[in-house]
Amino acid sequence: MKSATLLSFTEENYLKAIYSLTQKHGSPETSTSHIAEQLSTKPSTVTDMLRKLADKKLIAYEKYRKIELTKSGKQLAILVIRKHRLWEVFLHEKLQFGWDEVHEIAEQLEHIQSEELITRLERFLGFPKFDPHGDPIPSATGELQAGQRITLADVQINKSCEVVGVNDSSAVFLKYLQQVDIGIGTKIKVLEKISFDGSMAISLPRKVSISVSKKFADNLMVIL
Amino acid sequence: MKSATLLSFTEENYLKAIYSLTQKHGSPETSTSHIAEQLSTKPSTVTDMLRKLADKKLIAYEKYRKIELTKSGKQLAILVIRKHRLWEVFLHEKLQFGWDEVHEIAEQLEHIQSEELITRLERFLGFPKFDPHGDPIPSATGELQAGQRITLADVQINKSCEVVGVNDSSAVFLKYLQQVDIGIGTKIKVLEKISFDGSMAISLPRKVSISVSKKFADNLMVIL
DNA sequence: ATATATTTTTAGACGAGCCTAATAATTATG
DNA sequence: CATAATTATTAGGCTCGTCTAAAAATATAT
Repeated sequence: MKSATLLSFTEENYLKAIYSLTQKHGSPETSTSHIAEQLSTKPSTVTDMLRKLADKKLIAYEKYRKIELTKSGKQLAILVIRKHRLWEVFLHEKLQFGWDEVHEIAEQLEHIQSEELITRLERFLGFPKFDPHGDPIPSATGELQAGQRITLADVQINKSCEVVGVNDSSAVFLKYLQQVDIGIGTKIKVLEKISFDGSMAISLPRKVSISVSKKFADNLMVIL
Repeated sequence: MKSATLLSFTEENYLKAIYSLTQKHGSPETSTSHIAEQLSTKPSTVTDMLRKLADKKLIAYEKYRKIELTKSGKQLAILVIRKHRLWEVFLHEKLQFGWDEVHEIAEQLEHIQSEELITRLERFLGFPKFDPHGDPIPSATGELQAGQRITLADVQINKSCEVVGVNDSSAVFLKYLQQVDIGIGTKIKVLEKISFDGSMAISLPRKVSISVSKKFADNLMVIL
């Protein structure tokens, strides 16, 4: 079943905003004022739209309660993000835009309506898995390849990731992890990469940044 | 000077519609009802917009009078057409859409705002001169390469063109032209091209179609 | 646990684009 | 040239997405 009702530009942006907020803050729920801030609009405006999105069964919402995307709302949000990221790849790889210039234009391109267009664009680009900022590109079925396990060494500068496992389960490595307070679920942000030896500077929650070796980074599995 | 005031999606469509109508009907002027028909909207709606476009000095208009694009209005209309046609080339050449499928998607893409995007897209496509339907692509300065003289042999099937001159001015050729009633300004439509010998079937105004040789087609200069 | 602060919703208004129905201007015709 | 037919404009209303200001609900803090 294709999405029967086409969404407006604005509705798509609300779904995307809600999705981003739930991702950013961990919780699947978010609030009126956060959405307003995200979209540079006013809370009263958001309330109006929330009612509309709830009518269309894209969010679960009752007044004064928290906001959560429904299955179909989440699906649609992810498809918009998929389009956004594929266009970013196009702009960067094919038109040589800097990675910092692509976002603004992709904000417009993401709303072009045509399934076929995105299917063909994806093929044209060689089925990229990440956009120029290192964010993963969801599949056509709207699934974020959740199992995209990569090593810490593969995380781009300035990107955050979450620890999901190790490659090397030797006692020394695990002990070292414990010592620096890294475990499953720990959020890590990559601050710097030294190309000389592959070592990197990373920051941990409520810790000052630390430096880790290439060997360390190669053995820590993370998701973005 | 860049166009200070950005136009809305809708305003751009009105300019484009007015421009197309003036092209189609020869005259630089058009009417409320023609615009309404072109845009599948109602005359009263058009009147509202005409006032707005006149305020912005994009059209010359006084109520109950004919409508004409100003210099800047025409410029903007041509730039929208430029974007439309470049996107059509992209869709056809790079994404392998059929020439009949590209229009609808290009209708959306033509409104993406970014000078730089179009500059780079044009370069990426190798500075094409015609879109997949054979319509010419205006330059970045908004000039329709009016002097795009090509030979009849280069006209695509189903496209119409206008005779502007000859390559071979021998008496025999000119006499032959006179005989089939082709002169400067004659409108010709290409019906068929025989790849075997390069001959083509063409139709002339109020005449049945005739067949002409490759040599003939190579020596007749036309514009699209 | 009650008063205060914060967040959210309602009420009312506005511009952009669109509509229908009624009116006015222009053009065509007898 | 006066009247009929056509075309264009006004008047008033609708939806969408936005706003401000005021009221209501929830959350916080003493």
